[in-house]
Amino acid sequence: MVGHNMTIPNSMDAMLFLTDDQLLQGIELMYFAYKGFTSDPDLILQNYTYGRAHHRAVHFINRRKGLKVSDLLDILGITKQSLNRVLRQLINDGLVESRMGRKDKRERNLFLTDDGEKLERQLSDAQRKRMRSAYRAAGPDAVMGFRLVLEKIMDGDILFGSTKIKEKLT
Amino acid sequence: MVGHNMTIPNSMDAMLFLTDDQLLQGIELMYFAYKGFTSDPDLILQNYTYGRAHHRAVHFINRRKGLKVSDLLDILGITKQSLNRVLRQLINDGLVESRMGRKDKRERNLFLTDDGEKLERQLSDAQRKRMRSAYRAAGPDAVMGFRLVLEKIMDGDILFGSTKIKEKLT
DNA sequence: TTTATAAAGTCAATAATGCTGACATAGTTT
DNA sequence: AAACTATGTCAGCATTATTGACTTTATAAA
Repeated sequence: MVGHNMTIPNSMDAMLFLTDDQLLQGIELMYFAYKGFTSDPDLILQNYTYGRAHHRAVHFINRRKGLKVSDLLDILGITKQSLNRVLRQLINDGLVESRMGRKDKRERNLFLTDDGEKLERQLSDAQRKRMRSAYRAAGPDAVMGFRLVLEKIMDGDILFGSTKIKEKLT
Repeated sequence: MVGHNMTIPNSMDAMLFLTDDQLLQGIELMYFAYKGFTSDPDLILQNYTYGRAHHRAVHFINRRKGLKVSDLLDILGITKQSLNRVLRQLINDGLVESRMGRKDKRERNLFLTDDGEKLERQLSDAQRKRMRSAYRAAGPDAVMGFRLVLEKIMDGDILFGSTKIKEKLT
């Protein structure tokens, strides 16, 4: 009955990282790491009337300056009603500027104002600081592995056709 | 002015993974991967009256069978009021059993019922499937790097004293 | 050129998940 | 007996998401 009803591994050693327990540990690691990953910006945002949704908007407007509202909707994967509430606040507060599209006047191109860039910097600094310290402690090879596994986790989405995330990364 | 006002790298190559752009890419990778990582269970949960909070409770009750309410509160890092709403539903619906502590009768030990295990299995299967496929595609070395970087990201929390997460992982 | 489609914005209602504060009850410690 | 601990609960509020319906403006198609 040896090898019955299970995938035949090239070597037992090489498959050990695929045991259910290893996978569950990976799942918990993702959960706790993501929590730590968002905790620094969350703390900063408490000093404002903003939340995580504002952070995301500000982040992606900074990363893809001039992107259209519909682009941002695709990236965030939320409804326009949800985004609109957040965007309206940011625009009213003078952190984001919405310029009419030059080619297609229905479109709105989004930019950070100077104040918007200030907030973005503040949030990004905290998050990059933690990322940098983790990268440095883990080393370049580990970072490569980290990136590869995360990309493969994302690929699951493409396989099941839920979103087209890959295009969203530079 | 060469090398002025910046960390002196052992070699330029070795430090390239610490550029701000690399870090920002890592940050976005975390964001998108986490989204993919939660999307499968979220879809399943839509068929119930449950959400992500229920998933978390069920997950950790399964992983640490018989844990106390206060343990679960520590792990999840939420208030007892928040947890109670979720736990009450799960108990009323017969997915979770709350047994009086034998040594200290104030304590409540939490267990999944058969139905609870059924739901846990369903959610876990989806998540492990994606994890397994990512691990397999990336390979064992990448998985090691993935784990190491995530642990280092979590370490940031300990450094700044926000939580004691390490103890929460088996 | 009228008609249809598209991009963006808005209003209203609802849900999930978190928070604070105030209290209650039962059990354990001092 | 008094103080503390673990759990549970009520009420109110904030954030972020949803669906559905509708408007305005601009482009594309008939």
